[in-house]
Amino acid sequence: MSDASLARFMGYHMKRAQHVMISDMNAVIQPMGLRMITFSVLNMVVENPGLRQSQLADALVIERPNLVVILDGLEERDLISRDRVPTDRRAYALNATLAGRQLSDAAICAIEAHEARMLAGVSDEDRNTVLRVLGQVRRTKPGAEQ
Amino acid sequence: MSDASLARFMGYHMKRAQHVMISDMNAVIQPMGLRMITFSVLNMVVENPGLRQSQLADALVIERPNLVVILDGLEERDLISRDRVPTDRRAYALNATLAGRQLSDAAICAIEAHEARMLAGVSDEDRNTVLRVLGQVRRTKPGAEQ
DNA sequence: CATAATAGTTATGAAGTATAATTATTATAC
DNA sequence: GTATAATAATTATACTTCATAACTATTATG
Repeated sequence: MSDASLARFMGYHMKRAQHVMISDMNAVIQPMGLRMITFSVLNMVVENPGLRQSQLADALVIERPNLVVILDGLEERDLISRDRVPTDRRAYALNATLAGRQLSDAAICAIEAHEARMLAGVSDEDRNTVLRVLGQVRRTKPGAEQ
Repeated sequence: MSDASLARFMGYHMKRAQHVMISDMNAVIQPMGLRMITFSVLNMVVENPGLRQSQLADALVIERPNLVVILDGLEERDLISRDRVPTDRRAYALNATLAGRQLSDAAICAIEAHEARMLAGVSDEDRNTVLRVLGQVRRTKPGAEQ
């Protein structure tokens, strides 16, 4: 049995590599109570204090309603807070707590180890090539950001 | 606002590129009544006549129960047939019909155009580098095939 | 022959993703 | 300056994708 025909397509290889990547990644941060998406949200809040929910949803390309429940979970665990914005009382400014920053740092550390495992032996040059090509694919999207 | 911290991770770029790739791909084959997964299944049956369902599920890393409904759809449209195996009456040999082979060929053609658009200007060398790295990631999985 | 294993199926549930509608607030148009 | 439209967040909901357990029929093993 052969998948030679499918294997001609980059999309096939991306899908399969992605599956391995994401399940290993999730296994790595699951002990911290995080998933890929919740880590991404937490990390963005840590790195961008005062961010609005709609900005964050746009940046990570997730639907606002779905972000709400993710933030609910993070707020419930006191990893972030939703602070009223004086100048616009419709919006919330998102900020990470100390625990949130610490958990984000711990997760980053674990994810770095996970990536090192996935990409062991890949030269910096090859890594950059992959990043460049992935970036190009991403920018192919008509209404894509940046 | 910055995603610089997330952007250090290959997994982040893979996820985002994959999202663009798969939605464009699905848009391209949707007029033929196919999705990424149904195309993959159809193409594997075309390329590997007589394949068993469990072999196919293993090859594409999809759960057998999920494959059943995909095959139901393809069989309903007379793109494939499930033929009894004389030597093992539990199993079915999967075979593509003429219509199935034709649709698979048409889809391949459309997907080639889609990939050319996604990867326009990427050199063969860079393309091979990406394939090699993705392949390595895939083989990282403990119980991974080949 | 009894038991275990396998192929396929059914039913079901969890996770991820998308849409419509609602409330509260702010911006715009007449 | 009030009516209308737009925006931020939320709620409810549904659809797709993906995973697990249990069942039937058949074959292999002890």
